[in-house]
Amino acid sequence: MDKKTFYITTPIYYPSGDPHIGHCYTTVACDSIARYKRMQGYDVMFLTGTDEHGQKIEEKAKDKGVTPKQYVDEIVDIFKKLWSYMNISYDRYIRTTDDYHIESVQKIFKELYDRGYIYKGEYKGKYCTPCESFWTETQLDENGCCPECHRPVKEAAEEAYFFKMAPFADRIEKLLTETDYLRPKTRAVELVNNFIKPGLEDLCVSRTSFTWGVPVPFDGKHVVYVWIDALSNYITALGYKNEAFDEYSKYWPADVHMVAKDIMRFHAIIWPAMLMALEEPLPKHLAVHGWITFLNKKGEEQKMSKSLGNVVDPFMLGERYGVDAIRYHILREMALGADSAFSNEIMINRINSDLANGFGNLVSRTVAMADKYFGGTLPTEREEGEFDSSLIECVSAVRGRVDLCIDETRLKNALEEIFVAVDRANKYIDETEPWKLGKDESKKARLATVLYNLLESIRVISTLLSAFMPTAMPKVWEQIGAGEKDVTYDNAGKFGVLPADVTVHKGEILFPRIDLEKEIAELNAIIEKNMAAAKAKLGADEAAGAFAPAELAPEIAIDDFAKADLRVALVKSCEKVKKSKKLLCLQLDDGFGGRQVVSGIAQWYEPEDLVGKKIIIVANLKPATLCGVESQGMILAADTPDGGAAVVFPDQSLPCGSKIR
RNA sequence: CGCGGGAUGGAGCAGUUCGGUAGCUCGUCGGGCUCAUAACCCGAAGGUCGUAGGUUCAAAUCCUGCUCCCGCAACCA
Repeated sequence: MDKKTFYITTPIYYPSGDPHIGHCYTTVACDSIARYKRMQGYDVMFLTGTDEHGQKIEEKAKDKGVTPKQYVDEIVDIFKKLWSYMNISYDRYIRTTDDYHIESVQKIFKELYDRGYIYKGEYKGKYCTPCESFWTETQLDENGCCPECHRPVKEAAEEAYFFKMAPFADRIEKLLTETDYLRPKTRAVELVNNFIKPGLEDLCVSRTSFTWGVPVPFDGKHVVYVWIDALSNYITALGYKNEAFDEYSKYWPADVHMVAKDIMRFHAIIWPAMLMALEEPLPKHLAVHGWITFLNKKGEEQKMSKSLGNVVDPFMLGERYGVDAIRYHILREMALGADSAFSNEIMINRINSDLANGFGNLVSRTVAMADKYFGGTLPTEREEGEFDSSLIECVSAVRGRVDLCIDETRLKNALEEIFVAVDRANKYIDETEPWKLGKDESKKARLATVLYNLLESIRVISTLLSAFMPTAMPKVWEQIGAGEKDVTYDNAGKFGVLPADVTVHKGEILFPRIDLEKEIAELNAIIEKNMAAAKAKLGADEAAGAFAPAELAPEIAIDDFAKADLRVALVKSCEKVKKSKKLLCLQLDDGFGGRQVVSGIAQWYEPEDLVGKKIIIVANLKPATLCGVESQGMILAADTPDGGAAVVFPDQSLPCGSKIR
């Protein structure tokens, strides 16, 4: 008889840099679900992989002086090492550079074209030569300048293929609002209001501006742009339109796609649309989780950034605390939809209170007593007593509760349920006072019963936990004398599985208690060292002339320059534009009665940094409205090496309105 | 007035669908125990459930206004 199947996927990650703790988040969650489902007897397919095409990879490789394939090979290797290190039990690893995937993508593209969902069109927008980028109507700024470099762009039509989204809008809206496809569902409203109601735009699915991608089969100038290439991995990995595998009919539709919130939109809208166009079944669930936000030692949120040197390195954490402790912390903090804070302090407290004090200590004290009072092997005489049934009832109920949580991808709650049993077992020890029983020869049978019940509780708990912490649990089984056939899912629903004369083996401490203050100090030292190194590197790069100025714009005549009227102006007042992260609104004395200018420099300047200073503005720029605020000009600012901007300050003695020639 | 979510003891959260003694984890304090990883168990303190009104016998929960946070969208002219 065929087993029931279960298909779960992580996104395919973009290997433009080394993997970090964020990648672990999704992957560890999927791994735990996959392991749990396997334990339940499902025929599981757990897929992960890497999305290896695109302009960014092409550029990174070029910078490094290697081919794109060489570049990604190297990083994919690190990803695989990390997964192996984190004990990730993926069944298949797909790379979008795999031949079979490329073959399928081409066939899918052709199929969508033949069905009339893909058509050849043109950008109506303009082309920015220095950026080598096209911009669509909505991306273009109101002055017709490139939204990235803000230089003029020229009219240019480049052909591209588009995928029609409109035919699927209604079905997608229903999928999001009327089914439980999206988890958590609260985000459905957001998607519908922001994207579907305003009308879905057709999706550009090919590019001619770079070559590192899957060639469009019937038009060699084009490569397939990310959507069809990347999203289709979920089916090509099963053999959809290729010969490499033959499991599409077996595993599709997927049970769970798990993604972080930043790519929710693509999986909630574009991916279903593609499948609808192909007339293939839709995946059952899209589980969206938040990000790990890193808190610094003051408890403030801080961006993880490679150039700052404060990236949390999963290898380093695993080295210090053990891979399973890291896995536990990730899963225990993870909530569907919401962000979760990651700080060294939170993590260490969690490990200490749950794993060391709670579960680890339970195992330790139970095994130690069996060892001390019975030399490791329990006698077979039994005597039931008070509290037994309460413990057994509690422990026996756990599996069912965990099942429910797993099916709803609420891993945090699954762990909470398991730890209810841990707490109950610790309490049982205090209730039954085995150390007193141990002093009374006549109570040996009762003592054996108490210890047996504890070992059984640990067996059930550790069996369920093994999906989440696959490395540590076998060590528990070794200690409590459980064999492989004792720790099955079936047995996790029963009590009384271990042999009556079970023999325990005292072993190493499973989860050592961590000295919080000492560790925090050491971790902070490491972070500071990394940050200092990153800073030094940045400085060295700069000294070595590593700062790459933006490319020169095409030559212009003097009258072209004369068109721009640059003036000195004084910042009279300045405030942040509400509801905007990037905009400052400045009131200026321009020598002509004053004007208001909005500038996108809020990330780098506080309002008070600018008040009272003289700056240079482009004074004859057509006014524009930004976030509802009118801007009558533009402030001159220069690129900084770290990607920021620095306002250009002229000689402060110049009068307002002075013209710059 | 772009859309949505949230505000609950020191911290982080549950409870809000279907109104009726405000609960959990961590922390703090007191006690107990000694098998255990300075672990475990019990108890206590600590909340007018953001704010102002309304409905009701009764509101954290329903309705309205307001304040402040956070997502998404928009936005570096």
